[in-house]
Amino acid sequence: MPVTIKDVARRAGLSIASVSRALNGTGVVTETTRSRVLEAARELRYVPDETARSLIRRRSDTMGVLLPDLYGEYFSEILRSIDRAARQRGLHLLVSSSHGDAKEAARALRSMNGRVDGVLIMSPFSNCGELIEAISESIPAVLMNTPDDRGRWPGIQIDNYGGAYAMVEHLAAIGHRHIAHITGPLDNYEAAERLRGYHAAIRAAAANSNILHGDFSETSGYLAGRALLAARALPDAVFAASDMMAIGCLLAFREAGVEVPRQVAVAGFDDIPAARYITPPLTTVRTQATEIGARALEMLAQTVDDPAAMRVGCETLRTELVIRNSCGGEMKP
Amino acid sequence: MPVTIKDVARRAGLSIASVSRALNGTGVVTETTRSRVLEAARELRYVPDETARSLIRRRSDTMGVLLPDLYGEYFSEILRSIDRAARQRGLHLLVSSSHGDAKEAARALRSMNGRVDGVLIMSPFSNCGELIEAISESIPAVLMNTPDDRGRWPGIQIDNYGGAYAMVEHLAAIGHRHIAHITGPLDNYEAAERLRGYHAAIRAAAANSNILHGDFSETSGYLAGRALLAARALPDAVFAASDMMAIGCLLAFREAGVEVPRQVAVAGFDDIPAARYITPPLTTVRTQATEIGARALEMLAQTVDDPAAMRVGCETLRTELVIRNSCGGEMKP
DNA sequence: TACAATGCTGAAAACGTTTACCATCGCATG
DNA sequence: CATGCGATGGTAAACGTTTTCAGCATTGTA
Repeated sequence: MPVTIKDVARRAGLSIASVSRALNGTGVVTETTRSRVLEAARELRYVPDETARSLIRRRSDTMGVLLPDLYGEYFSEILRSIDRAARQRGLHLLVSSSHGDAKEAARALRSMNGRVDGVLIMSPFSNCGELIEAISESIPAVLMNTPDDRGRWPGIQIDNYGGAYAMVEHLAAIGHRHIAHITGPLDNYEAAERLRGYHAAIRAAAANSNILHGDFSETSGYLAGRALLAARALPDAVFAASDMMAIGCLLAFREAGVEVPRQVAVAGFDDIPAARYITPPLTTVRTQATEIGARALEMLAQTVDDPAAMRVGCETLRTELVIRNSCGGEMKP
Repeated sequence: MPVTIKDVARRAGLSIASVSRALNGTGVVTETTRSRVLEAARELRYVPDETARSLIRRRSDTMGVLLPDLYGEYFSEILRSIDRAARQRGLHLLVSSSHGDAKEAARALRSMNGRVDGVLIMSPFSNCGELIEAISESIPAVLMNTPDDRGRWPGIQIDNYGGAYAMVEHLAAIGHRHIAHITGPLDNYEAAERLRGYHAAIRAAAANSNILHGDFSETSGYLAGRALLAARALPDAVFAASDMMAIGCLLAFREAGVEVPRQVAVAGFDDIPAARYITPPLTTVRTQATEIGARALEMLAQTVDDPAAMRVGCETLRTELVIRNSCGGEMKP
């Protein structure tokens, strides 16, 4: 039996309308009325039911966040940046994660209906058309790193293609001719873009390629490293599609007594904190992970405030090469 | 003008009651009714308004999560474990973070009223009595690493005291006599507990102590390391109250050409991923951060399902010493 | 044929708010 | 003294559901 606005009204000897007005500061009430309401509310420890408020106001001041997972520093970084932006605007966050596939994400999306004013969606699966379809017309959405062929929703992406291209270009420029690539999971949009950038840069530099498949995890990077060690000759450089894989690969090399970067260069992607701490510190691609969430929330909040201002189409966030010691800097003979 | 249950009812030529029954599977409806409802709902792309459902069901299938911050691997690990447990139970999460103080947290708590079936609270501030007061009697809560003098709410804690004690004991056992400690922020409950454990173990081992103040951040650890270097003589060992500070300290030593663990041992607390990657790999205290969130949510969900079964009092999660290479193993002379 | 039992359905109340609209009151003005 | 008016507070509708309860139709039984 939680205390409701009626209880407060009874206690204050007023109508619920006056209580509402006094508490919200909307409408005019006399000073005596206000203080009577405030006192009654305090005495009863009244806290308004936000569900009921949301229902009638048709606003929940809450944004939904759909993430594929919460695992690892990458996602937590994104969630954190969303959170920061949300707090600044006084918004709440309803999070839902670990959607193995677009179907599950679509279900999560439905269950947010009415509870949120808008949704931030990150679903880098190639088969996420279904999810896109599920986005109700009536609820604003912003896509993050999520392919949207038909370009129907505003989106924001990391420049995975450009980042990978720049990295391979750099590796070639410092003299590496044989550059292997450890990919992310094949059905992942970001992994696919990085692979595409790798291919293009390899072609442009007329370098030699070699593809190994991974899944963004440290273990898969380690396994790829072992596979490279087992082959006849090591490449000049290994470019992993994620820092975690680069670290796994590094560990495999260290274990085998192969020196990095003297014998082989290793580069990653993401610039997670651990990239700085590993020995040798990892050359990698810094994505504006801290920006993407904040920016996406900003776009969403604006769309919610003024639906007419919604701009579909995709913003792309620049990446930045971070040169550390894992790739060597001197020209190879 | 979102489509409501009324629209579906009109389309199907039935009452809203029947639509509700058919859609939820509650109550009995004929097969023809059900299919007519299903078809109408599909045609109109009807999605129920969860706010209205929550209001009348008095259940939102959502839990609130109050965290002091989302920064760093520690909190993201906790949030992730909460999320995993929540998903398993089909629950949503309403998160709210970055509460500089208990007052702000209390405000966040109020704004969750009605929206959530229960709250998970983590507020390791010494002055969080105010927050505890703000917890409405009517909403179940579980405290994580949050002091509750009067023991009014169920809680779960990491054994910060025991973990610190065990670490210092270990350092003393392998021969370190002069053991410095870099503390966390002084108003933090966990930091205080770790300090308490340190003191007790120092006394028990009749070792020499030395206290430096930090704030859990890498930078503060680095500064503490510099301070130690500036002093006459280095201690035998430095025990930092967080891995991030241990890493910062390690970096300061590396920069100064001081060898770890040969000249000085360094230990941390938390066992974050980066602890494994740093050179030398960090001896640290592993907390069951992946457990605490999941366990807390489990307790909360049970309390929600059966308020009578609520058990106040605090569970404590064991910690585990993780011996790596940063502390040496051989007895000192 | 009348009546009880059974199976579905619909009308309406309820959840806790906000807010449009109306009534009242005190006061100044004619 | 009647009228008008601004200020304030109350009544009731509305938000979109779920659920109780009563009613209706159909069937089986006497």
